[in-house]
This record gives sequence, structure tokens and C-alpha cells, in this order.
Amino acid sequence: MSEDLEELAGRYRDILRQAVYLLRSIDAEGELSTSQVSTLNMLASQPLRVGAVARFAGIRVPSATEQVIKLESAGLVQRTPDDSDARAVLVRLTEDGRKALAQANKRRNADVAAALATLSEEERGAVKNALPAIGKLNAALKS
Amino acid sequence: MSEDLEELAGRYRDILRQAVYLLRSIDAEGELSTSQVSTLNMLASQPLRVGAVARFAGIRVPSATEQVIKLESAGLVQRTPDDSDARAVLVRLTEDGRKALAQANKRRNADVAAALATLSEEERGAVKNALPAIGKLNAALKS
DNA sequence: CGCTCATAGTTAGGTAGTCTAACAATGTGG
DNA sequence: CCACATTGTTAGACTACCTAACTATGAGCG
Repeated sequence: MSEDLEELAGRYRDILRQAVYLLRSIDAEGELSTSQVSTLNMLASQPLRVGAVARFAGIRVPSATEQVIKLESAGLVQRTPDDSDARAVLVRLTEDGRKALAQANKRRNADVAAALATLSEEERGAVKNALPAIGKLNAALKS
Repeated sequence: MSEDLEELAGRYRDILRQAVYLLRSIDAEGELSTSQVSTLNMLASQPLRVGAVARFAGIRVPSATEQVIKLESAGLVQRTPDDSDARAVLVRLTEDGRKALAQANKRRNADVAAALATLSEEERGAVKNALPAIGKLNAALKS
């Protein structure tokens, strides 16, 4: 029983390990990096403080600062003061950032979609069904 | 239809992104790193050439060389000449390496198993069912 | 008010793990 | 036996993280 859980855990870890490689492998030349895409994706729906970016990304605040500064130099985000708290910095997408993000997401999704297309209908269904559970699992591991 | 595929692809990428963080988060102080565990796991069943390590890990040969050298310094693997080809180097686990690997896997699996335990039976089933398909997907993306 | 303590972010300096380019050594096939 | 291919290492660079130390602002309390 707990035996089974550990066995499943092992197989799950294996798959995850491969997936990490995979994520890297769909990076492309001269395009946004995976972490940059992640950061921009978070900002797509609303501006966030640097601290919130860090929390969502699962990284420390100084690392988030660094990412944000890099994106700012590239003109993809803007840093503006938070009117309600002069210590805080709001990070928001620029128009260029929104465009770059859309393009990067499009290309990446196309790559993954092509791979999904090689699966059987049943396999795709299995993946689809597992996504919410994996999300929950990720959250559980975060704490 | 292809629309659905891209949408699924997007959600899948999201989950994967989180999983990367997750993999890092179960690293622990003064223990083997995730990539070291990966490398050692490959060697658990049989010795491999440096090139094979690189291929399996999805990294370039120089990166594999570096990993192997680091593991060798730690006494966890041995590099021995390949009798059938003097250019090649066979990497094999030492006894210490086998022990360290077992311990690291045990702790990591326990962490993941604890998270799995928070899911419902149904959710766990969904994860389990998806693993083969995700593996196939990983393979498809690799090419 | 004016301290003190907490919170938000940045800066500085360091590490792990990857990459490409260039090289050495060995194997292989005309 | 010579040219080309293959295997691995070395050198040098980069990204993305980390911790520690700092600055600036906010908030609670006497």
C-alpha cells in the first residue's frame, strides 16, 4: 500500500526528470527562455509585485528581481511604483512583451501539440485527465 | 480539433513548468543534486559510456563529462577504459555510489509519496494512467 | 510624534549545470 | 597508410538560481 505509493512516486519522478529536459528542448535560438516565458505568462492577466512573481515562480525574491530587470532591458516589461506602497514595485507587460509572449507561446504550443498528435486518442485522454491531479500534486509538494 | 490540441498543449506546458520547480524543491541540503541522482539512476543497471550518459540525460557530451568527473571526485562512480574501444570510457557505480543513490531515491520517493497520499484514490489513478502516455510524449518531443 | 520592528526590493558575490568551439586520441575504410 | 569519423576532454562563457547584507518604506506602540 505505502509500498505502492513509493513505487508510483519513483515512476513519477522519472517522468518528471525527462519532462525537465523536454521543457529545455523546446527552447529555440534567439527566443525567450523558458523562465522568461514563465514570468511573462504570470503577468499576462495582471501586473504583479516582484515578490508575487517570485512566489508564483517558486524562486527567491532576488532571482525574481534579476529576471524582471532582464526583461525590462529587453523592453518586455515595465517597472512602476505601487501607489499604495512606496516600497513595492509593480511589474507589468509592455505591448512588446505581450507580442513576444504570444509568439513564444504559439511556437511552443505548436511543438507540444505536434507531439500530442502522435498519441492515440486514449493516451491523450489519459494525459488530459491527469492534469488536474498533477497540479494538485505540485501544490502539495510545494509546501 | 487542432485548436483543442494547442489548448491541451498549453495546459500541459503549464504543469510541466511547475514540475520543474517541484523537482528542484525536493533537493535537500548536502545531498545529491537532482542531476546527480539522474545520472546515477542511469548507471544503476549497467555501466555506460560518457556519450550514452549524455544521450540518456538529454545533455551534451561535455556536460556529461563534467557530471561524471564530479561524481568521480565524490567517489560515487569509477571511470574505466572500455576494452573494446580505447577512445571510450565506461562509467560505473561504486559501492558508495550505489548506497548514496539508494538513500537519495528513498528520501525523494518518500516526499513524493507523501504528496501522492494527499490525493484521492481517483486522482492517483489518473496520474498513474497518464504516466505511460507522458513517457511517450516525452519521447516524441525529444526528436 | 518618534522608536522599533517588519516588509519590499536591490546589490554583491557565489554556485550548478548547461552550452559551443577547439583539441587529442583512437578507430575505420578506401 | 592516410583521410575521415568518433569519443571524450578542456577552455571559456552564459543562465538561472542561491544567501547575505543593504536601503527604503510602512506600521504599531509608548
